Amino acid sequence: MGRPIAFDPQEKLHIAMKLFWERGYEATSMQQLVQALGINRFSLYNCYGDKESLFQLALDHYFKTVIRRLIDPLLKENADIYGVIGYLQLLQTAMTGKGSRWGCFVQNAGIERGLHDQQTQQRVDDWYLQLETLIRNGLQRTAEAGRLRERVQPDLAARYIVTALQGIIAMRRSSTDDQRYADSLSFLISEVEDWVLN
Amino acid sequence: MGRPIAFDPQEKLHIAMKLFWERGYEATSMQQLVQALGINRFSLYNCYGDKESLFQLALDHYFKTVIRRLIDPLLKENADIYGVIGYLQLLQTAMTGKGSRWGCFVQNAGIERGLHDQQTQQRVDDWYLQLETLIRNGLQRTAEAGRLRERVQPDLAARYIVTALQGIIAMRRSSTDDQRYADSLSFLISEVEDWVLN
DNA sequence: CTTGTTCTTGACTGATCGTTTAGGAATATT
DNA sequence: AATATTCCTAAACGATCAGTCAAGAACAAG
Repeated sequence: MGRPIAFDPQEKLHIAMKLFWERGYEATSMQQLVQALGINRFSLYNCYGDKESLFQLALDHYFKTVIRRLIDPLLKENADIYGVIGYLQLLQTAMTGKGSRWGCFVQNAGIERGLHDQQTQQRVDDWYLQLETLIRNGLQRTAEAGRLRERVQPDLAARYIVTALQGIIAMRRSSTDDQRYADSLSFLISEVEDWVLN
Repeated sequence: MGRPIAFDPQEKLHIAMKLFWERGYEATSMQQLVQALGINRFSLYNCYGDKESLFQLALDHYFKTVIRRLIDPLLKENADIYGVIGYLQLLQTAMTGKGSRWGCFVQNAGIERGLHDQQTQQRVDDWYLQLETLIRNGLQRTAEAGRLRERVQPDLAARYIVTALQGIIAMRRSSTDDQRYADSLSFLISEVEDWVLN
C-alpha cells in the first residue's frame, strides 16, 4: 500500500555503480549521483541509505552483473583449464575499447578504501579468494585428467594468475598505453595455454 | 631578506607525501595536512601552492626518495640481470612488515587520478616507461654477454616484469592476506633468476 | 470518497571543503 | 634604529559536502 516507487532501483543502482567505478568513492558526490540517477536526493537516501551503504550496494551489484558474466566459464560444472582460458578471453574482450579504461571496480575499491573501510576490505578479500579457488579447481581437474604439465602446481599457479591479472587490470586503468595491458594479457593467456598437454 | 621560513620544507613535504600515499588525494584534506605538518594553513599554501600542486610535489618527492633508493641497483653502470634481481629484492624487503601496506604511491595516484588528472597521468606513464627501459637494458646486457636464456626476449620480458610487479603491489595494498603478494613476488624473483645461464 | 501509507519534492541543516584576507611578528638591509 | 620584506597567525570566505525535514502528491485499502 502507499505510493509506489517511481523508478527502477536496479536500473538506477547500475548507474550509481558506473559512477563509483569510474570516479571512486571520495570523488563521487551525492549531488552527482542525484543528477546522474535523475531521482530526488531524498528518494536516493530513502531507497539505498547513506553514501556508504549505496557504495556497498553498488559493489555487490558489480559482482552480480559484471563479474558474474566474466566468470561464467569458471562456474560451469567440471570447468577445467579451458574454463580458465575462457575467463581470460572474456576479460580480454571486456577490456578492449576506449570506453573501458576503468579497470576493475573491486580493485579500485580495494586500493582506495581497503585500508580504512572494513566492509570493502572484506568484499575484496572474498573476491580474491573466490577467484583463486575457481581457477585452482579448473587447473586441478585438468591435472587429474593427466593433461596438465607436471611442473605446474594448481595452487601456486592459480595464485599467480590472480596476482598477474591484478597487474594487467591496474595497467589498464593507470597507463594510457593500451599496448601495456594488452601485451601482458596475451602473454598470460598463451602461458596458460602452454600448460595444457596435447 | 625578510623573515626566514620557520620549518624545513623538505621534511614537511615528506610528511605530506606519506599522508597522500596512505590515504590518497581526495581522502586527504588540507585540514589534516595542516595538523600533520604542524604548520599554519597559510604557510602551507605559501610554500607549496594549492592542494593539487602540493600533491604533485609529493609525488615528485616520492620519486626522488622512495623510488630512487629502490632502483639503485638498476642505475649502476652496466647493470645487468642481477641489477634487476637486486631491485626486486629491495622491493621485497621494502614491502615486508605490517606498516608497509600502502602499496606504491605512483600506482595509487594513477588509479585514483590518472583518468581525470593529466599531470598525474603523465608522471605515471613516465615512470612505467622508465622502469621498463631500465629493466630491459639490464636484460639486454646479460643477453649480450650470452648469459640470458634464448627464449627470453628482453623487451617482452621487461614489460612482463613491470606489469607483474603492479599486480604484486596492488595485492600488497588491497589484500589483507600477506601471503598473496609475498608468494607472487618470490615466484617472480625465482622466475627471473631462472633466466640467467650458469 | 475517505483514510492510511508511502513516495516525491525542494528547501534547508550544520559541517567541512579548499582558499584567502588582514594584521602582527620576525628578520635582513640600510 | 628605521625600513622593507617576508613569514606567521587567526579568522573568515563562499562553495560544497553528506544528510534531513515538512508538506504535498500518489496510490491501496476500506
